[in-house]
Amino acid sequence: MEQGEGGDFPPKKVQSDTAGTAAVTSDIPPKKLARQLDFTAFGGASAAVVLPEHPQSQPQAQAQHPVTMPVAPQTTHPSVRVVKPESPRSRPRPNIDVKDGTPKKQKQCNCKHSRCLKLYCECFASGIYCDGCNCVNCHNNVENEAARREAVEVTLERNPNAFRPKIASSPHGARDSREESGEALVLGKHNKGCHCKKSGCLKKYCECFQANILCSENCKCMDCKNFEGSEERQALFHGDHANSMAYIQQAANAAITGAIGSSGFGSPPVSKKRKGQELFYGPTSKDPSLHRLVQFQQASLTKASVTTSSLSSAPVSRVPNSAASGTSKFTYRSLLADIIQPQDLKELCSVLVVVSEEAARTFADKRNVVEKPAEEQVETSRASSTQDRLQSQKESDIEKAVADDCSSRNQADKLGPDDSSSDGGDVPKGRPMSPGTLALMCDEQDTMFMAAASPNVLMGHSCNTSSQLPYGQGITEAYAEQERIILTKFRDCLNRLITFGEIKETKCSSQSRTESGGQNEPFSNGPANARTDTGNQQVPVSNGVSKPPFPPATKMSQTVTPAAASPNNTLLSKPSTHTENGDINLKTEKEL
DNA sequence: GAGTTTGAAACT
DNA sequence: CAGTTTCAAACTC
Repeated sequence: MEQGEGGDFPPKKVQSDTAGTAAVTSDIPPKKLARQLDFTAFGGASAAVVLPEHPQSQPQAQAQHPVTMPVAPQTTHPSVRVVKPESPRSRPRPNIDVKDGTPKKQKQCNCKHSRCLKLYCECFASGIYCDGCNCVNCHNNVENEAARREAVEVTLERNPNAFRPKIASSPHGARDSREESGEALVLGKHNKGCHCKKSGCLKKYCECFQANILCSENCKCMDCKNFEGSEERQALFHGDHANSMAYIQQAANAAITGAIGSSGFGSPPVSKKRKGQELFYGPTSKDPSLHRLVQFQQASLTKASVTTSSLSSAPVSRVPNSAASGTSKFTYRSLLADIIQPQDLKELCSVLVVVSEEAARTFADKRNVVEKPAEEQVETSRASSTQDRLQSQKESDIEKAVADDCSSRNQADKLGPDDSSSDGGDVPKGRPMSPGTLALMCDEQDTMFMAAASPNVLMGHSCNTSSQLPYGQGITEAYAEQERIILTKFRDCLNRLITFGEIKETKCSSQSRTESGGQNEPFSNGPANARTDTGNQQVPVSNGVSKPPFPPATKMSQTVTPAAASPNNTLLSKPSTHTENGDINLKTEKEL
């Protein structure tokens, strides 16, 4: 027993799984996270235990985290009947509430007859000592280590996998419990499956539900409603999980603003099971991220109309239909959501490149007459590589932004699997990434970041820019000049965005004030097509004509000059031409 | 907080 | 392996 009888096994209760006890190497216990460190509370008798995270918070961690069960010091007090060691009041543990993602206290068992030496006991099952529990005649403690050990052995004998996690990890990475809110399900599935008969798998009696995962083919439940697309399930989430919705909105907000990126939100609900139930989108839905998005859409856009609970034992997959199912009251829209479009960013990139190109050219002309000493070439190349790195980095960032934007607004287009390599393999061809850029990107696991943006135009310009620059002593200055101009341009653009956002905000607030009486979408901060009426209208141009935020790069290249690129560009136009925040402009101008 | 319901674990 | 009992958590009132 001692050493983990490894092997997978059907985990048991979601909540308590790992059992730990005498030196057992097993996986993580699902339900309780952190008690692991509590062992120190017992006179340090036990070794450090690395337990898996709370299943709910990280359902997938399972099999990957070997757990070293606390090895009881053989100094046990056998038959000591400790009527429950007055466990010190429980200290807050890292458990996380499934619903709102807020930390919650570690659970304490209330065992009365099992002496906390059977899997009935969550603590025991989780492989931790009881601490601060309300159990009676508890033997799951240091004082009864011998008994505990024995119990562990017996348990393992019966089921070698008894202390292993019950929830199988998903191949798609971990996510924290926060994502469990709403309908963002945690990946994974119950190894053994549940056997619910009456709860419809929509109550915590159900281990799957409790773990916030969908029932899978492993389950043998009856009248299961815990499957993707289940109306009951959706109703459950939409109905009384206001907090969850709040969280979802937060997540949405973050996603939209690019704060967390695609991999930062939601766990692709793994839709398994449901006897005969197929994935929502057929073969194409294999992409977990798409799934995730779909699920998220459901969560945020649909307000399930709960029909009768007669539904289904034969669940039918439904394609979320926001039109039919109605929209959620909570429709979050970023103030900039309608202003920034993917193409805008691309165009911005182009403009910046063009500006930089022009700057280089101008600078080169200026210095054309001067010959550069050969020895300075070393310096030059050094500066060049630095600049390259800078540029690559910037471009990479921009590409990322573009990709993010795309992903947040065009979910259907999001096809890149989360785990597809992003290790430079997707890097635009024709331009090797600099070590610095690669280093910066090494953390990016999401391919789409690299694949989405089309580097051709941008890269092409970049290369040209570099090639046009004369190698020589002035090169560094040229780069500095380029950088200055680019940053200035970029700053102007950002200032405009801020302005637009403010305008829109003002507009929205005044609108909501007026409509506060009986509007239907109290939480919506903007119509889906707002771009049309905000983006353009708020982009005052000197001639009074609305124009797209970013003129085509090709045109730009003809008019752009280092001093004032894209004069007609709304977002890129000079600060002075449109300055609701002149102060900011001035300030940043100087800083630059 | 007491009683009931539920389903996993344990037992036969 | 199926059926039953035990158990403790989840749930209801």
